[in-house]
Amino acid sequence: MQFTLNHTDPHSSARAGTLETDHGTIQTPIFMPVGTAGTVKGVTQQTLKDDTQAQIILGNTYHLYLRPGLDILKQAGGLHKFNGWDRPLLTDSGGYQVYSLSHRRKISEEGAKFRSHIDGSQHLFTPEKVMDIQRIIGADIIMAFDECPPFPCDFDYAARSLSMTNRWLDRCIKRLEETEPLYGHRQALFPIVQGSTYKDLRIKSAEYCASKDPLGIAIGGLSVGEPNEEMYAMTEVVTGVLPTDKPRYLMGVGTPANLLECIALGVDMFDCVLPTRNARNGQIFTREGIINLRNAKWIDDFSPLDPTGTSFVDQAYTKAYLRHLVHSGEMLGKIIPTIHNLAFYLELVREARERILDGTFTDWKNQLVPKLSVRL
RNA sequence: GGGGGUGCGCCGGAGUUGGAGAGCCGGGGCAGACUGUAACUCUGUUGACUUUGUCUGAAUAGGUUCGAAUCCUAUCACCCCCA
Repeated sequence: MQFTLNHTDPHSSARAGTLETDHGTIQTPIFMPVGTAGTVKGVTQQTLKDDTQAQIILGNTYHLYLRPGLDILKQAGGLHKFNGWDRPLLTDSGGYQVYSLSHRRKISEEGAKFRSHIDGSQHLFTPEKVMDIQRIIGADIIMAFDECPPFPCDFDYAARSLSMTNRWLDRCIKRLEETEPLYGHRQALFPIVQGSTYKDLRIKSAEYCASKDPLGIAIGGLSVGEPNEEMYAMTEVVTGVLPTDKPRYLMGVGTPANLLECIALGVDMFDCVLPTRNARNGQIFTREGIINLRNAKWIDDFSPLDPTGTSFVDQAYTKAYLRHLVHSGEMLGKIIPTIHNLAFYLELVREARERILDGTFTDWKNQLVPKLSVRL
């Protein structure tokens, strides 16, 4: 895997880059749709490519390990073959499930013991085990196994958690050195910066991750309930320390405004369930603001779903029709908003890249951000 | 035409067998939430008003009773059976 920095914005820390993998090239900044169970919910691979212009999608180690399980994934020849996505893939390590399934897991130095959310069975995730699973899934980018501490989190806990995450990182790296990719393409391990909302911990963590000379570095443990300002502050602290020649991946972020602000702080890669989950719950993001399609006000609004949108769904369907589909519980009432939101996110980062390249990013961003969170 | 039965809040259901009803469940409606997906999920709300509370309210109108959604009478609506 190779990252090339194409341009840096003179008025901010925003960067345009190119990330080459064995499954194709990713132009950054990029948003990566989340496909936890090996599918971006509600959309086919064809639609992801053609209509949303997705360049890379995510899968999740914990979910895929539980179902369909390692035997099937191995028999299939890895996730690319299994789900028919021939572009780059990234798998999260299950570190986030350490956070979101906190009531059904127990953490120790060895790893995290989980109770399956599907059948209650018990499983031990160690850094070594997680690397082995990600070898079998076969994503192009794989994540270190980390602890994502909750917010708020006292300093002592954050510090202890961070040092364990660091030791887990060493074990991940060691395991990868001892094993080979299974399907003939390379896999890059991204370590994850933690440290909660403590500046000095964040700096130490970023330096530690950078010292391993990885192909890319992730920023984790943010967007877990802290105020936006705190998230931006921590992101800025970390990107200020990270090497400029490696891609930075801010995990789990965020709203359209979050993306633009964090691009300005030097982040190259994002993933978030917001565009897909909120789409299924009737919410779409546009350049004018946020639309809740369930609201009564759209009942007779026969204007296009998003007049400025670039996806075919934006012109082909009206707000009134979408409101009808949502209220009727129709499948398309979830699919169409999902296509719209993903296309919107990807168009947003595409224009951000163009603006960085032609030097107009900061003005453009500052003008757009206030509009993005307006409730329509 | 005769006989029987049932009627409450946007809808459906439960329940109330003379003693505390703005009250249970589901749906629908209205709104809110959602950030490395236990999420086609979750939360609030859904008679009126001058809202720490007050008022109206069990098809409609009367009656009996200390007290009526409950008993009686009439009317209306719907359902079933007979002709």
